[in-house]
Amino acid sequence: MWKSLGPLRLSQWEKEVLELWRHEKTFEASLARRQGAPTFTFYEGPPSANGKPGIHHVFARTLKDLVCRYKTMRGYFVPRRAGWDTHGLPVELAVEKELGIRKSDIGTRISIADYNRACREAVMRYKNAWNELTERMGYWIDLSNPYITFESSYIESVWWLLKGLYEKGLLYKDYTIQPYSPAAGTALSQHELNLPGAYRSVEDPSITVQFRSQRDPQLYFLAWTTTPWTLPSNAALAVHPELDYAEIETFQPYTREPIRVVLAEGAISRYFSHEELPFTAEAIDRRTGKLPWRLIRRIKGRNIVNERYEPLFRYVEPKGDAWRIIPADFVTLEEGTGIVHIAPTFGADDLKAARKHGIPPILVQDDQGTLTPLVDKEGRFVPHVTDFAGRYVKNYTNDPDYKPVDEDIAQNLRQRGLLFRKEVYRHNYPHCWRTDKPVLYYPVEAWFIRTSALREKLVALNRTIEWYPPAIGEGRFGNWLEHVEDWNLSRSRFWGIPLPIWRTRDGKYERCIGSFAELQEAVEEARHKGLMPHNPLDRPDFDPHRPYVDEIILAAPDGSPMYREPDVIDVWFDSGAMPYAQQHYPFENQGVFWAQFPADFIAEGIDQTRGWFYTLHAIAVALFDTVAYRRVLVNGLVLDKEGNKMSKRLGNVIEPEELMEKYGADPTRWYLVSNAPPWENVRFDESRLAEKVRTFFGTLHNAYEFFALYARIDGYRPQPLPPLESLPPIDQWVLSETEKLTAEVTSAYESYFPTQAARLIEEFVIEKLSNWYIRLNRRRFWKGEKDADKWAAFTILRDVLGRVAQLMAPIAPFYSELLWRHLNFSDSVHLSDFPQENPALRRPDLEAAMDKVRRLASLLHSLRKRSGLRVRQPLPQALVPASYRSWLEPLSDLLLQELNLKAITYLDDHSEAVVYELRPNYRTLGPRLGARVSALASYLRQLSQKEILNAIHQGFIQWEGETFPLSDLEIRAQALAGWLHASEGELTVALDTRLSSELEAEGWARELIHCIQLSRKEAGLEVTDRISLSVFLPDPYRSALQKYEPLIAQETLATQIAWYDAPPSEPNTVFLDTVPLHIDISLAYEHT
RNA sequence: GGGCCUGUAGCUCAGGUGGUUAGAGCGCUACACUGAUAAUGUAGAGGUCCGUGGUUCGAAUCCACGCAGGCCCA
Repeated sequence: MWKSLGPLRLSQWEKEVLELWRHEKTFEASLARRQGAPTFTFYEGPPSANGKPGIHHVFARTLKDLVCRYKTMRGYFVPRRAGWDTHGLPVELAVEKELGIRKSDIGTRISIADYNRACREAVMRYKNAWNELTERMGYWIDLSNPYITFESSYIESVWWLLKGLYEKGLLYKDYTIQPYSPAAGTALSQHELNLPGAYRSVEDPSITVQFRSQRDPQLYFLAWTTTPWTLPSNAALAVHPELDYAEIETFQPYTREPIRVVLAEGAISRYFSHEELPFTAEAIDRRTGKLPWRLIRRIKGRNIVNERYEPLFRYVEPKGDAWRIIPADFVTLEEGTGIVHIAPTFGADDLKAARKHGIPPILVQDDQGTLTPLVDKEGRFVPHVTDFAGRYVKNYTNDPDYKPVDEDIAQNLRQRGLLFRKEVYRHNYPHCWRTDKPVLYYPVEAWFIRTSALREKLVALNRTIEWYPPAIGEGRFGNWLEHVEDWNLSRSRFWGIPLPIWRTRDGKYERCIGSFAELQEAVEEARHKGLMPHNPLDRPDFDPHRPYVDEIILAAPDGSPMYREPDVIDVWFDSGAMPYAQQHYPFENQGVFWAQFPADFIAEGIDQTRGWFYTLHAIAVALFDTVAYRRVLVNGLVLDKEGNKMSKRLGNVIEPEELMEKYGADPTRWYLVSNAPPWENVRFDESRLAEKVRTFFGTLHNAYEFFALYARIDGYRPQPLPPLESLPPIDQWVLSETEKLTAEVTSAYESYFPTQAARLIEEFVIEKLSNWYIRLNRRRFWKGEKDADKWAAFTILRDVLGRVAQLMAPIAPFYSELLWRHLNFSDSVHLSDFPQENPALRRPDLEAAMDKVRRLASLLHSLRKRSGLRVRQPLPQALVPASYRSWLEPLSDLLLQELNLKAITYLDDHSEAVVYELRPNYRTLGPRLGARVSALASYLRQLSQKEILNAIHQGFIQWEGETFPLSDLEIRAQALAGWLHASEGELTVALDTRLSSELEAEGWARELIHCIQLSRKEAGLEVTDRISLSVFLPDPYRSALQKYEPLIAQETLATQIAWYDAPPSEPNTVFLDTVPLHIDISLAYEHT
């Protein structure tokens, strides 16, 4: 019992604890114990195991784990099931890279079946690393039976959800302009554009071009663009109807020909010099390139609408009324000319405006007869764009010799006198998060979820979710929901859940399938109609992935074949479907599902706001008219200590495994939790983690070792707490503080603020338990008598340490477990019930009094320091105002002992020594007196001590004809005249430093004891070893110390003391005051 | 350009509902303590509480406008 653990080796102990948990199946037991109890449902957001886990995962998982552990200890049944997110672009791109293929090779150089097989294998590549980390960090979750998004049952549930949406009319097909990555060969979701780092500052050519008016060949409309490659697709120009435009006379900057141009009046200064400058072609400002000009007329935007112009390029004849000016509200003066070039095939706003005003997109027919835009899906101009056919619009192939086609277009326009200005423009532009290439806005056919129709419900139900912190729910997430657009579900990829929608070629018939059984039946029908040779669903191991599902042809009501829509769905839908699909709802587990839906709690990083938080919410609202989670704790990013994002590129990534190996999982968890509130970014500083080990874990461990050392020596056995009244005040105090801590920590956990819990525990352990309770009670543990007082001290210390173990268990599951078990409490701290505050043990008055005593001790220490008298020298008395007596007297022994004082003297209020100060009570007088309160303050300040004492005795003070009772004032003993004194806040104390010869002698005795202790230590003796002692000390010291011989013997465990009459010949190394002395120590063999 | 968050000592952070002299830990310096000793105590140095206005008797705290940084979106 009370085994010493030796010096702190957390990392090693943690591995032993893991072994213990494995062996004892503690996690399983913690669940089994709560079977039948109320369920606290937690959903694990599935990570993708195709990359290694990082420190930010440890952060999120610590928060998840601690809440689940806490709730378990509070008596809830908290099932926790791991999951894996397995589909999606990251996996596909990694596989492409490995196989050295591009998207266009899939289905040609490699079969889709082989490719998807490779994805399936790749996606679980780091599963072991994840599992190891999960276990090592002490994250308790069921890893043995995870939900996996590629499993058929999971997919079947997703199909069921999709069909639900389809039947509600929430799933539809449309064309829109989507961010599209030619290099990845896929449309990107908004989620993907939202990924950190997607928006980058890049330089593009920005050109201002001249569109020649059809009405007036000398007149040009100036428009500005940063994407010259879209100019061949120009179909219209947009102006703001309410803006003022100007027609002005100027010169073509390259040809110097006089021309007339139209642009917004507010944009003139951007292109033209002051009007006063001479109007000649030579007057071009050399420095700024600005041109001379003359105003011809002003005109409102709405009055230019419907003007027609000549296109810059005429590769295609549009099927409709293109090349005219339309009004649009999004036109601003911020940049450019106030006239906006509209390419409906390459801009979302452009398409919207074009549709509104009947502008046709610029499209051509490809070899298959389908209409396509002027840039193909690889990012190249189609052959119809004769001047630039086959050219990539951006460098999508990493061609080192790539020539920007934008430059050539500008050159082409310049030669034709249509280029007005060319500049370099720096702006933020989205990039494909995997290929690093700029995104193209591209017309794509896609399936959408009509989330915009659910806006109000999404917003209303979100208001019922408890967000930690609330601001994210109201602000970031709430605002997003209020402006939510339809969710583009389609991905033209391979490794994902296939859209279960079949269509005839002409789009006349379509069918959404909601289960395997339904599909099987439909195939059966098609088989009877001769469309399918066999039914693949007849095989029990039917794989619903591509390409197998693509081979299925269904029969339309008119007997024509229906083919599957080729897209797979956005992988975010997979994870958002997790509440249902993990249970294979509704095909199985209906009871379990409803028992665990919605979740009581989820926790993820802030980057999931538009990710998982959204998809969970959207699906639940769309299909179940409810929230998917009731509470969500959001964590911030983990940055490096300079505040930079961790990235492989910067080489500042922290490997969690190394960290836990070096310091342990507990300190890592503790540091992440205690450093800052979860939702703020953590600046990860390894040296602070090391500090946490030393200060908190080190101190706590020292406290345990201290207890264990003496409990072992004395053979202490656990026993019940003695009656409160029998205990000294310091015991009552520490018990009271423990209960207070319990209450406060509980409330911190309850409000999902573990940072506060950790900080409270730290402060208690370091300040209250270690630096005060143990420090002041050391003697009780090692004193000779084994009396009730000693047993009480052991019992209290053990109980308090046990309580600390329980309170910290959710955050630091390992050390708390060790502590708990070594203190011989029950089997596992994690199987214990979370402690509840026992109000019967609370003594708030004592807590407040002790707080003041500690501050007095600190003041007295500073006085000692000022006096130059070391603590070994006893001093006659400390002096305090008499009013302190009520709270100080019961605790005065502590002060006497800590400061080595003989007495505390209470100075009478009438005593001249106490100097009082009066101040207004601002809280009460402030509102009443207003500005006069400061006048009162200065009046009170100049009062004499006599007047103040008078006022105190009378119980009121008069000022400007008004009477103020003492309750309107604050009385402070500010100083103790005539003594060495110190004050802090409302406390004041003085120290009597007069030394009698007796006190001086006692001081010498203490000094000698100190010297002997040093020698003991030097001699390497055990703390329990008895010694025999020989000392040489000259007079008057020796004679003065005679009286203290028993004390010296007792303190140093000397069985006898012999005094040398003359100094031995060996050199002295020890001094008492300044007097050399000599000490010889030898081990005493006869024990007393 | 918009939304949200953050800004307090060299560093990491506390500072309900406005209240008197703004705190802690770490780090630094010095001294002390020594039956927890790779621990502990005391003291010192270190602050334009991001800025500017406003409300108020009184603002780190409330309001407005800025500035800087972060995240997200245009």
